[in-house]
Amino acid sequence: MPPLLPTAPYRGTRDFLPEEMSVRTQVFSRLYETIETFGFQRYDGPVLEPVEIYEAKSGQELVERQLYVLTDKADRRLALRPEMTPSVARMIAANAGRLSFPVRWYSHPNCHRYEKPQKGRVREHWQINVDVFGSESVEAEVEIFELIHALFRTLGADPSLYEIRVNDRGLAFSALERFVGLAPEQVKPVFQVLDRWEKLPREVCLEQLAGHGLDAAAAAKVEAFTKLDFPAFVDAAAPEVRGESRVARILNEGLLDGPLRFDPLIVRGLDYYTSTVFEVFDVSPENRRSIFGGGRYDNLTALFSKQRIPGIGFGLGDVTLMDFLETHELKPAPDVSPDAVVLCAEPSLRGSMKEVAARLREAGVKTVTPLDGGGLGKELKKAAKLGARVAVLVGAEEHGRGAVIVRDLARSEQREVAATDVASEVGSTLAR
RNA sequence: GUGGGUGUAGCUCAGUUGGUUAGAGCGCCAGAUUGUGGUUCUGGAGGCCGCGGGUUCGAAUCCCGUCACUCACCCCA
Repeated sequence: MPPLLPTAPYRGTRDFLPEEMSVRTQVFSRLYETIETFGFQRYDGPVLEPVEIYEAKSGQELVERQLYVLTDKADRRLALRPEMTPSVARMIAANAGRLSFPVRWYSHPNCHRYEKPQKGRVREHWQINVDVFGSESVEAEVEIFELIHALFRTLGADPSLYEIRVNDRGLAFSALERFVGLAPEQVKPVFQVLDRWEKLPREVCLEQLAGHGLDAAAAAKVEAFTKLDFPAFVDAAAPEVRGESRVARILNEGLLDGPLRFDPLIVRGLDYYTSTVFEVFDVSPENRRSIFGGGRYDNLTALFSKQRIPGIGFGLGDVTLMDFLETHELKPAPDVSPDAVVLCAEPSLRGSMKEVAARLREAGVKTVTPLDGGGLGKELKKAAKLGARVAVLVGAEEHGRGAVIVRDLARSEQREVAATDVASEVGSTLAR
């Protein structure tokens, strides 16, 4: 006998048993519906992509340490997609000729990263991706933020539970350069320090700044920079950059009907974001973390096409979303029970039993019939365990007069009705 | 890549300064109940005490190693 294989799923991946799957399905269906009410269209693509599409723009850490890479039989280098944005940029570029912009697309792919699993972090997750391609208008930003608010609303979360924090990388770049007096090549490492500003102790941040060649005066200015309010932040940037900032327009002109908070510490790790960046945070003390984020990438399709197609979007992962819903007790209850079971008292009545079941299914009732013969008592026990609310009993005596028994399992009441009326009787029992 | 915590029944967990046959609750199966379930009662199945080594008359218990899970760091969707 060879040793038995482990039943646990591969590290960092998850099995979804029916109860949990039911919760997920309910949550995601609501999200799909809401996204579609904004006119977004769903697409999908391959799990495997050429490694090159991530190498250019996604960031070093991701490609070097987190990418699942494999070689096919013809020596092509492929990766399990770690995110969807490069794939969708590829698809948009390939089909740009016959698309009418702006294009509103969404998808729900599984994405893989070689991570060390921990809370909120796994190796395979499902990420809802929402993108608008082909518009440089500030209205694209506004629409994305409105959609985010709508998504939380459909899940039962009001704006007091979360916070959209927004920044503009172009603005931040210029402001940092001018306010602190940084050379352009110093800005990116300083961004990375800013990204961790709230998580690390002050001394550590200052040390890291020194490590990037900033003297004490410059480090002090960076610290002051983190505390700038929005008007001062905008003033610090070069005038020509100020005028381009969509984030500045939204905040200054009040274009968004819903909360949005400026935060100079939001910079995000992906290299392809060019201007608007945002992250959505859970404000609960127990789960104070980034739930998801996104931003504007004005030249990502440049990898695939000479045509310039700007885009903006976000990726919402299932793990952090479920943690958020869990924290706020917003997870829907699992719904895995059939509505009805149909049973017969003796094997000769199986045919009639199946006719009754067919009639119920025709009416849209989730109906189960026994596969293995057991007594009525046993089958009713199984029905209760399954959570069925109604049992239809086909007995010899009733069958003789064209009738069946419809039993309300919750109330322990039953009625004899004509077999032809079974669907309406079951329907009204379920409606009680 | 670095550090902490935890590994005992399907699940949640007890298990005394090391002591003989390793327990409970829940779940599962069967019976009480061959035309009526959930409750109740009775019975039953189910354990390489993560794995390997060591100490000891004796190890679930102590020591070393290893693997797995988990949390955090790093980094980040």
